[in-house]
Amino acid sequence: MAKTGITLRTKDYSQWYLDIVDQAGLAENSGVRGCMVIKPHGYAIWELIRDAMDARIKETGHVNAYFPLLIPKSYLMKEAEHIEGFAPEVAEVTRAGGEDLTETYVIRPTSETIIGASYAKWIRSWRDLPVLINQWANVMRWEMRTRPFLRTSEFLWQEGHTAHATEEEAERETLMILHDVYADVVERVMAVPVLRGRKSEREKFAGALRTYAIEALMQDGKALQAGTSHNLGQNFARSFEIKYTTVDNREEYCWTTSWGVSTRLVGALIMAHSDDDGLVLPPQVAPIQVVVVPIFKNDEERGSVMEAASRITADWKGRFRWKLDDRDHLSPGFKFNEWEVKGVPVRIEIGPKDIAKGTVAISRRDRPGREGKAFIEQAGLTQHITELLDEIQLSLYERAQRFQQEHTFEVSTYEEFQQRVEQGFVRVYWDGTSEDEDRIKTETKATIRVIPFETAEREGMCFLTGRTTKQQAIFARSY
RNA sequence: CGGGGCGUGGCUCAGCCUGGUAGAGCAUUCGCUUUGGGAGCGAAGGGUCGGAGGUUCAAAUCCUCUCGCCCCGACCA
Repeated sequence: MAKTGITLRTKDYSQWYLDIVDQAGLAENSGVRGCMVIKPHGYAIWELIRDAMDARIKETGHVNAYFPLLIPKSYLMKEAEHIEGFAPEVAEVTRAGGEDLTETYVIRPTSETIIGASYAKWIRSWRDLPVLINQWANVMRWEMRTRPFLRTSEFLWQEGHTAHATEEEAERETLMILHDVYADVVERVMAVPVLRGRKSEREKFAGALRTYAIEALMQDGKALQAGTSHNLGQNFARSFEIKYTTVDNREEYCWTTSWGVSTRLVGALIMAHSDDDGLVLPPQVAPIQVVVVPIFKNDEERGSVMEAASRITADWKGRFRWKLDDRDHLSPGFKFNEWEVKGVPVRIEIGPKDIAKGTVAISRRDRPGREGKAFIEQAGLTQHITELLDEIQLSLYERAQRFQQEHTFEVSTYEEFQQRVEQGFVRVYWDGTSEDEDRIKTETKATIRVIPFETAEREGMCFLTGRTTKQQAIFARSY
């Protein structure tokens, strides 16, 4: 039945992903190594995710601004751990205007340093705090191996950068972003369930005090870091002299945070919901939510079908993102397949038989084939679609959540661990060191994805060291 | 940076081993017939075979060098 050129997930998951990106028209490789062209359909999805994030970021009190693409290399050098973490992957600009530059610039891999330099100028008093700024930007990290959306040398993202008077306030900000912005948008808008927690020392951001993350589980059992939020402590404040005067006239360093989500979210979306027939999109991030395919044999039928189509869609404007596919050189069957590959949640077919009966055929993308197809009355169609879109959104989330639950395992021995970690998240009691974590990575390719916020109610034995602890960790192989 | 593979119309590839006038399918354009799950027939346009050098009467094909891309391993949102 599926005559697509899409590789089956069971055969080669990685190739399946590339096929979806290609055939759904999301992105393609460019003339620059590791950099993709995001095509209109892929970009439209990103815009919906971006707009949802942007709205939430603003609702939580932040404002947008913009800082330069180029950063003086000397800025990057100021924070020791930071430069150590990023040095291998920065691209440098050494020549411009036909001459060698006196100061080398780097293309931003992230903007803590140049934003820190501004904050040092802007902040004087406790009255200036907090500073709550976000920017939407492109960044570049020279990656060795890239995959569309999941890891590209240049990617689009937002990076929030805030400065606070106290550690508690910075910590509250860091966690608020993780829960109320990132987890909330990813789960409710993208219908992708996530785990939340803290990163291990080994996995935290270069220069941060603590890093928190949301992690999603893909259909192949590998985890994907979907967003990170860092409490930077006073590290960057010390490096960039971001200081303020307290109420009682003391000079103090600020506490700063940074947090980001990127076009990688599009990759998460693809891998969380799609199937062997193509992309599957939750309605809230579907550029086209409803497509209408008219069916007719001759000009006479064409006239009445198109008239009926415009009648049933008359009150759709402002309610759905929809399209009438009136291309007349393509067969209905071709159109069905095309819109399925592109992930459109709901398809309406309307033809002579429907006009005679006052019905339309309606199909839902999340339930392929006959199961998801029904014939319903034209009367009340708009209301029906509105409800169906909500139902699809919820159903996709629940399906992904069920998958995550069924692929999360609690184990107590290293032997069980090695077997289960190939299938999904593995929750263990954990009292190991960074060296232990390295060893596990070497032996199993798995790393700590998050250390959950909630500790276990009772003590348990670390699956590796045998020591007693209340701390748990979630391991998985990851993208 | 190691290991493997590939460069031939827009796309996917055959042809290369064994040198002799560049091919197919898809796509495109036009015409007619079609349209409820990827339509059919007919016609047309389109390639200095990644690049450079060499061998030869003759190179997509053999030799040397070079460039680029993809895939697999060590870094990462």
